[in-house]
Amino acid sequence: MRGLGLCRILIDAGIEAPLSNRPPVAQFERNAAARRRVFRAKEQSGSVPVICDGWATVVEYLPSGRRQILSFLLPGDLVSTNILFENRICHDVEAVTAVCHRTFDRAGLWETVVARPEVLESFVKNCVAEKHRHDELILDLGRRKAKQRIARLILELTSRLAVHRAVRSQTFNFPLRQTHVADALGLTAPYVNQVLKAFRKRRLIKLEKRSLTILDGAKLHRMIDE
Amino acid sequence: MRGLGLCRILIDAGIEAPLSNRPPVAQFERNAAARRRVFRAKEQSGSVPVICDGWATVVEYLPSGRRQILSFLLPGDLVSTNILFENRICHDVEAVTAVCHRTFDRAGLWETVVARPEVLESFVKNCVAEKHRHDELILDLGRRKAKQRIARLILELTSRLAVHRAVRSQTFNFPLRQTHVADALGLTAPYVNQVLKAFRKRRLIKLEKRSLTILDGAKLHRMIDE
DNA sequence: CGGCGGATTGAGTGCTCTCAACAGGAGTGG
DNA sequence: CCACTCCTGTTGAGAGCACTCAATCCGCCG
Repeated sequence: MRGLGLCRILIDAGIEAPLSNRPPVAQFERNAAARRRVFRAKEQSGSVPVICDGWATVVEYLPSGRRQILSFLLPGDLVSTNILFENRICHDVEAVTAVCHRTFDRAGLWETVVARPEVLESFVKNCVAEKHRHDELILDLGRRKAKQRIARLILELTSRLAVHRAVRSQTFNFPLRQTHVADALGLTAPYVNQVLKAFRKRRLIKLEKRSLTILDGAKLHRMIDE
Repeated sequence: MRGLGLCRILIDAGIEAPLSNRPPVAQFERNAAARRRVFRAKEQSGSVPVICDGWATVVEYLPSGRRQILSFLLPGDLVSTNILFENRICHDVEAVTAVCHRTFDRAGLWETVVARPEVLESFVKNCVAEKHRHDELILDLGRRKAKQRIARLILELTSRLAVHRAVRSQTFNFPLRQTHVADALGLTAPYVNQVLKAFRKRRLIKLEKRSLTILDGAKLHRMIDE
């Protein structure tokens, strides 16, 4: 599935300044294999990366080696909304599946955002949505139980994918490993496994061969606020 | 202590459009008593609130009644950086101490931010800092132990207050109750108490009569990455 | 077939919570 | 000025959610 949303808009706006003197558009895209690091956190970078295809994570490692996933990046997502304001990438980005991405020039992007109302609106929506997701994540980590966090993650991903028409009859491609879920929700893989097992037994979801089906979305929803 | 930073800049910029036809500047400020709700999350609001004096929290309640503090607001802080993009307040704001605040008109604020480079820079810095704090909070909640979270909170507040010259020889006014600390860090008040007791016994901090002194900042720092 | 990444499972542990009860201080009304 | 109440801090016993640390298994791929 190709990325829609902001990515499409930006590409349509044709703002790839730093690379635009090179010939074919296709070359602007880069690929990263599954499980590889796509970007390394670094100082100074004039580029704004966008995921065109595949799933990725924004991650941070503690000195102890523990990993926390700050957010999942789906096709069309800006790596970080803040990147428009900062001239550096703050966190590593790791591919979940094979990932296709491209980078935009920040200065050019900023001009476009300010100049074109439809791009600005799209960008602002993006900002707000990302902030909202982070707030909910804080609620999850701070005050919700493991099964509530997992239920919410599933529903959140569903609704994000639905925007991209990637959900058919409550079923969608689910490339996350249990370690991804664990590291995103402040849990451990074995415990995630246990909860997912319970979800399956209670016929809330079906999850096999990287395909997730929501069998009882209503019950999942109710579960969040128990 | 009066608020500096963004608040000062905004006031100096004189952008209080919706109220500017009323006579004395002092009237633009509102007060809220300690422990009271300052703002309620609501749809549609053209105003951008700023804390001029006192401490407040941005909070969210779960249906179960559990509370999560999303951030602490110190003098000079915008209630939410996102508020410039959204036309509503997303979360309740509760006063910790008595709070003095004022509201700016979003449209006017936006114009000023775009028009004045120094205001834009200040705003961008604010955005980035807030994002960074939220990322760290997610790391805390997801992957750090209670004592590490508390150590980090103390150090973070210290450095934020230091900007306002509110720290004298490692000592500053600390109005937070243990329930605030607990609800901010995903813990419970009795457990926070236990950890603070340990901190005191190990001579890391001194905390009495709403006054906090950092006795061994180096050790607190080291503790975070254990 | 061997090896790797990942899923599953289990036993044992511990960090943190829940639920109390109680104490002290600060304000408040009588 | 005292009784009273509301907060807040403190402390303890007991419980449980989730972790740690394995071991094992499975599917896939070279």
